[in-house]
Amino acid sequence: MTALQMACGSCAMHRLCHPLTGAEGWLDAVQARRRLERGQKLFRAGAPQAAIFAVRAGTLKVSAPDGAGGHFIVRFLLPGDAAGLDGLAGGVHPTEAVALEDCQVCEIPRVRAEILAEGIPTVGAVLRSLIASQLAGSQVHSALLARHAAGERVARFLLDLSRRWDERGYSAASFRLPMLRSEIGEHLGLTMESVSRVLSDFQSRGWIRLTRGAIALLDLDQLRACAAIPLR
Amino acid sequence: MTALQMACGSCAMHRLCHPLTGAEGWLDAVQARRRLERGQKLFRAGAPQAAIFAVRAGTLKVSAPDGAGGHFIVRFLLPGDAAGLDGLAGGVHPTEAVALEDCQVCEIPRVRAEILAEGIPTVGAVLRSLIASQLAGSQVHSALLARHAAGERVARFLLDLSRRWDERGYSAASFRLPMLRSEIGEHLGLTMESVSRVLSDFQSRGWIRLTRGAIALLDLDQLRACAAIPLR
DNA sequence: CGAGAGGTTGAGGACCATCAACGCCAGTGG
DNA sequence: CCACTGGCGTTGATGGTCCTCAACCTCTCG
Repeated sequence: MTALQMACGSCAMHRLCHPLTGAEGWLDAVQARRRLERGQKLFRAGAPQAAIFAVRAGTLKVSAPDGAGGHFIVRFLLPGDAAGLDGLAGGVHPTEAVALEDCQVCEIPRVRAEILAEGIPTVGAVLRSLIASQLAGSQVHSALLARHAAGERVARFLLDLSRRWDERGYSAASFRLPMLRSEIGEHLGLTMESVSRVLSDFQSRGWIRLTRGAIALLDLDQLRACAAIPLR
Repeated sequence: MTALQMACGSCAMHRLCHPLTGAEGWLDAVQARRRLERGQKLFRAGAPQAAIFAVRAGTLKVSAPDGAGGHFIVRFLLPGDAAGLDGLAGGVHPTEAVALEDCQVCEIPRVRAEILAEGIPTVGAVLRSLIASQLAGSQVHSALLARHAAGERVARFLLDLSRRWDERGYSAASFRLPMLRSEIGEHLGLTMESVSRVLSDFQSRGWIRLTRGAIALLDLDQLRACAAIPLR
């Protein structure tokens, strides 16, 4: 499995890792690069937050255990995404991150991030902006869960992945789906069966083509129309 | 209507407004206090973010328009809560805040907050912590919407309000409900009718008592059991 | 009093969860 | 090579939950 690898320049953490363009004299933000095998956890829910992370290669799921064996999947991480920021409130990770495939991750110790934030104003601003951006995203996702039907949830999920791959310079029309149907369901508040039925329906309409572990979006306009329908 | 007023000491923004306990020489964080009448907007969705806010008295709803006339209510604000932080990502408010009753609000201009964050390390940390805390809360709310039935959503909503009033030194068992049933529904992903039915059901079981614009929680244990919240 | 907003209650139906069976594929071991 | 196995995905039947639509109630205010 050869996972895609991001250039640092298009990473969400770039301006945090390299705050002084061309300059030096500061300690590196990134302490270490870690490799994760499929299924391995980057950090655990309830564990003290020691670092924040940037995904360099591979994909992960960020999930919140519900105390009864179940999980809600908060978001999926693609190369260039930041992770672990929600622990900056209490110093404890409320969520956990699990590799969906073999991954490579940059680790920025919490203390080091704080030193940089104190010493370089732009770093503090970048950090705030990253967290606020995830906050806005989470609010949008809540709205999706609260007000939209199954088909619209799946359509938006696919379009969101499409946009994010596009932003990274990869195909917006064809990409892998490394997560299980059940994991898509845990992200969208649906069952595995409902996700499967909606995807089958989209395929029968000719809007997508499903292949093992991947998907092709054939009719973005139809998907967008489907995603734009507000419920009620 | 005499709204409850917070002491600054128990405000979420306190360590941002008064970073140097006992010291001075810095400009005040708070530029102005604004009064809002019921229905008035503190800031509008899509407007450039000029400031962040702390609620001093009264309650508000923070809502995200869905582009088709509908709204999803992201959270309700009580005295001492911070607002407008989700605009720190792009400089534009993705949501809007509307007063549910007459309110008093402290306004901290964005620029001033940034100057303080640059000059005083703890201010930057407090800001990060506030945003991250809202992020964690939003993720929990998403999980609520994705995985829980109507009764559990309403029970957790009531217990959440109860805890927050308790943290502020007010009764955890009896408080006003300044929002409409339809607004509770827009927050919980339910219709007004469903909210009303669940509340009526709770009342018929003797768990709560509803009076006009207020509620008394009579059996917190039953509500907790219904909400499936592990006791702390 | 009448009007209107907010809230409650009821009947019926849509949507999605649940339960169950089956197909496909990869890996394993005979 | 094949059978076996288990994980994953698909599809069908059925039922429950909550939405929709509608009527009615309560309270406030002019």
